Parts: sequence; C-alpha cells; structure tokens
Amino acid sequence: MVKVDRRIIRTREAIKKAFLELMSEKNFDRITIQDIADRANINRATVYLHYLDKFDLLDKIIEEHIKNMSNICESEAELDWIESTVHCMEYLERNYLFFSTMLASEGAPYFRSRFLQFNIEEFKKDVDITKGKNLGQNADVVAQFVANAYVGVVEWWLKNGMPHPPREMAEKVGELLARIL
Amino acid sequence: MVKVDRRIIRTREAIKKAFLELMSEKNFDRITIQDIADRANINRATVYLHYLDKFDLLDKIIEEHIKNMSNICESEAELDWIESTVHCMEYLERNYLFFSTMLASEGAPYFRSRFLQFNIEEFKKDVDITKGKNLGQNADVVAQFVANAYVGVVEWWLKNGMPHPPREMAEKVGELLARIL
DNA sequence: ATCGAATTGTTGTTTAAACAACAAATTGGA
DNA sequence: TCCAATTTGTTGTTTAAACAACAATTCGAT
Repeated sequence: MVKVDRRIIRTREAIKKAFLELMSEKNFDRITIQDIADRANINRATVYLHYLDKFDLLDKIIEEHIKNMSNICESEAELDWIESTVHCMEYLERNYLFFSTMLASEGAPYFRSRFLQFNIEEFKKDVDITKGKNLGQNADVVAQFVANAYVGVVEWWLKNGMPHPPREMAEKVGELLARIL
Repeated sequence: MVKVDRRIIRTREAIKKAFLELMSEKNFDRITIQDIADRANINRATVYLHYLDKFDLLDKIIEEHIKNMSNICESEAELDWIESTVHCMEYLERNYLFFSTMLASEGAPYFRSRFLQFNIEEFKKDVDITKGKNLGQNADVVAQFVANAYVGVVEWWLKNGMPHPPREMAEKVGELLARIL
C-alpha cells in the first residue's frame, strides 16, 4: 500500500462530500464543477487534477462503494447469512444519504444497474447447482432471481426511510435468501 | 482587505477547530502540538507556520473572539442596551463550546481577566460622570462595578448550561445595567 | 535517579493546490 | 434567434503544506 499525500486524501474527501451534498439538493445535471469547488472550498482547477468531469467523479464514488461492499462480503464470507447481511445493511444505513439519493435521483440511473450487477456477481458465488435444493437449476437464473429480489428490497427499504433496523431487515431477508440458496 | 490564500484560511480554521475540541476533552497542558496536528489532519510542521506554540494559538483565538465581540458592540452602538446585549449573548451562545470551556478550564486562567478587561474598556465608553445619575461618581469605579457584574453573570450563565435564552438574559441584565449607566 | 519514549522546534526539499488568465463551449432569457 | 453570462477545460507561475530527518528537551514509568 503506497502512502498517499495527506493533501490528496483531504481534497478528494472534500470533493466527494461536497458532491454528495449537492446530489441531495439538486439534480445531477444541474450540478456544475464550479458548485462542487465552491462547496468543497477548493480551487476549481483542483477538481480537474483528480477527476475528468462530474461523470468520472460519480463513477469513482460508485466504484468505491461497490468495492467497500465487496470487502464486507469477503471478510464476512465465513459468517452465516444473517450476520453477513447485517453488516451489509449497516453499511447501507451508514451511507444512507448516498444510496437513497442514488436510487431516487433521476440523474443517476446508472447506479441501480451497477449495484444490481455487483449483487449478481456476489450471489453467483453462493449458488450451488451440483447438490442440494438447486440441483438441476441454472446458476444464472438463480443468481438473477435472488439479486433482483435483494436489490428490490434494499431499494424499497431506503426509499421509505429505513422503516426497520438493519438487523431486523437482515433477519427477514436472510431467511428468504436461505430458502433459495 | 488583502485576499488571503484559501489554504491558509482552511488550515487555520482546522487548527482552531481541533484545538477547541481538544480543550473540551482534556486539560490545556495535556494538549500537545502533535495532538492538534493529528486532529486537524495536517502536518505538525504546518502548525508552526502559523503559531509559535500552543500558548500563542490560545492567545490568538482569544483575541479573535474579543475582536468579534468588539465589532458587535460597535455596530450595535446606536441600538438600545437591550438589543445590543441580545447580540452579545447570542454570540456567546453561538460559541458556547469555547466560552464555557474557557471559563471552566484550569488551563486557561488568562481568559477571564482578558474578557473582564475588554468589558471594562467597553463600559468605560458608556459611563458619563458629567451629568445624570453618575454626576460626581468616579468613571473607573463605575466601569469596574458594571464590568465585574456583567462578566460574573455571563460566567454563571455559561457554567450552568445557559438556563435562559439570550434574549431573556439580555433583558434582565440590560435592565440592571440601565440602573447604573 | 535513569532510561526509553514522546514531544519539541527547526530545516531542506518536494509536491499539491491556489491563483489568474485564456479560448471555447454551453446555457438561458429577451 | 441572438447575445450576455456562465461554465468548461487547460495552462504557467507562485506558494502553502507535506514529508522526512534532525538534535534537544521533556516526560513517565521503573
């Protein structure tokens, strides 16, 4: 792991924070680089040192969250389904502002499909069609099935202001998942 | 007004914020420059670019607040006593963390006397011994009298978690002040 | 009282960010 | 539709901050 200059970290954090705030205030295509720089209290030119444009910025933010969730999935792989899902739900809760904005906003229609794709990949790892209840099933079909179900529930949960705590959600969803996987 | 580089402003703000946080967590003499740098997320050497040491830092913060209050007093000089005091009280409320820490902390015994001194100067401007109820009084005595009274009340107010809203405090204290000045 | 660890204050060098200015493109009202 | 204002993306130069390393204190536990 290379050591990154403190200023770089700080600047990128400021940009991302500013961008997320703006995302929850106005539409994606109404946000200018100027806005972001002003909010982050940095020079406009500095934004271009780190990102090509606001699309690139959004992409990088999305990829970062996907990566983080991927890490959670990996580190929790040994735990049972419930505990694993709890950690994922808690991650979503911690980053509520981002995810709810992403799923609600018209300006970011790419996020849902990226999020779905990630979950398909993850669930594929857990599908076993060589034995058990899914013997004879098609791995893609099962993965598509559960991933869409999962994403749909998460979407509903976030859009409705997280009406149940992460653990309860994880238990309910985990139980349903266990019936499929 | 000279334009100051954005980085300088940002760094100083970060240092002062970090310092105030630390002040409310531990004693003044337990705070190291290292602590401040870590908390502010800047390099330790950068602190020395702006301040001689932590004493200098504290001095500068105190002077800044005194200056701010001085500005409030000036700009409100035309208003009546009540309104003027309301603005002062609100300033104290906005900076509650700082003032209560300063008045409570053992590590900053200099603040009270500095704050008192400022108020003595301010009240001196309002004492008129050439006519009215203070004809024949001594200006220094009157100024000392009201300044100590005022600071004492503010101290009590802050130390007790601001049990009354700024406006109410200003009205009560303003009425008492009007009897003297 | 002593030793190791932490803190201090300072320095030289490198690098990220600020700033200012630019032409080109885009926007949005009149 | 047209024009002014805004935004964009880029550049050259300057400057503040990062970093690393240093000797000198100071601290704190044994």
